Amino acid sequence: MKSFQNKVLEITTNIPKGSVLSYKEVARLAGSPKAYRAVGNILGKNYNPKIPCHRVICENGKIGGYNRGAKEKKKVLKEEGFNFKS
DNA sequence: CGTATGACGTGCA
DNA sequence: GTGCACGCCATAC
Repeated sequence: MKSFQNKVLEITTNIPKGSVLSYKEVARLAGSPKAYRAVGNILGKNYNPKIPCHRVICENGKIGGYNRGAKEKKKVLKEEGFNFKS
């Protein structure tokens, strides 16, 4: 089962600590630069705690959202040393 | 197969 | 700078 979803999740899982990728970047790495929509859709519906989805942010530097609350996402990113826009 | 949804992105007024 | 509309792709029903 190597679907686009699996790629996105795998890529997200491989994001090193302190680094963040935009939805568009993840989509590009997954093989479809224009599938950033699908990336958001997948991560949004994905509740797997093993996936550091908080390291995937908007292209404009915004958080966008988080399955556990954008607040947590901001907190985690800040803890990892990545300061983003409020 | 067609429609609806979503944590987006870009363009234009 | 802000707000609205459209487009794009994958998944669910």
